[in-house]
Amino acid sequence: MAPRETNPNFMNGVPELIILRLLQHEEMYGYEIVQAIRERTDAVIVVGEGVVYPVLHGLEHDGALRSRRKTVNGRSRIYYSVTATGSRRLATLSKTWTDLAAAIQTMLTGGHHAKTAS
Amino acid sequence: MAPRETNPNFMNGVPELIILRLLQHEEMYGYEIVQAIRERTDAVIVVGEGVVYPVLHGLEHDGALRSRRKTVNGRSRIYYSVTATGSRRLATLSKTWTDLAAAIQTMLTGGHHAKTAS
DNA sequence: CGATGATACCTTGCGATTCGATGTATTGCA
DNA sequence: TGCAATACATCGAATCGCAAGGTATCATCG
Repeated sequence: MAPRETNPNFMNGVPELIILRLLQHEEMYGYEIVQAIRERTDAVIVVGEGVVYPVLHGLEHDGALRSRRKTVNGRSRIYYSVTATGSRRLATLSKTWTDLAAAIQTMLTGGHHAKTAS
Repeated sequence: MAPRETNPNFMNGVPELIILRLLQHEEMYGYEIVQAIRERTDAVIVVGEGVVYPVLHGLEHDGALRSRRKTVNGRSRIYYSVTATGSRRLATLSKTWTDLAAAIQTMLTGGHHAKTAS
């Protein structure tokens, strides 16, 4: 996951942000995450498995996540949880998202011109 | 610009959204847009010319923008303005953005839903 | 028993978008 | 003359998200 130098490739990395956030709350496994995102956003956001798994692997590779196998009902699952590194990453991404969303919101609703009305 | 079937390719198209919004307010030309975005967002968002011009051309091609040449101070500029089609497009994109941003915001700050236990 | 569907993992190819660099031309200024 | 700013444009590379497909296990139903 190469860092951008100017913008954070805009809004890319939103899946990453959401996944980190979910995992910070509680340990989850890939398949579960896919459904959790759909349900909790009322299907406004739907990320497929082809998005979730690569992100999970990438984050683990970067040390942001930790995984452990667990078999439940004869079903093998891989549970992921956030590391300290991951927490920091989440904080950074959250802030970036907030700033960006605020900037866009300003452009959409905000005053039109009027730069620094003094 | 192909429509997505599930999500709007997430946050892609934000430049398009911003540009349409700027142009709805007033006629502008490419070079001006680049700077306007940087200035009005306090450099939180910076889109290069390599982003702006292609978007401008694409939107005009789709009939969302209209252009007219104008020479000012011996400088040739191409001013763009929003058509009715463009206005509709802006409305759609705005709504999509708002919904998406709200959903993400909910995930970030929102309550930790207890899921269906057992 | 066999079929189907849900669970659970994973990878790949494609398309779309953005980014940085580069190119051209004109104007203003020192 | 040389340099910076203005103003247009395009290209190659990188990235990301997505749909589709692949494997395997388990539960259920006929």
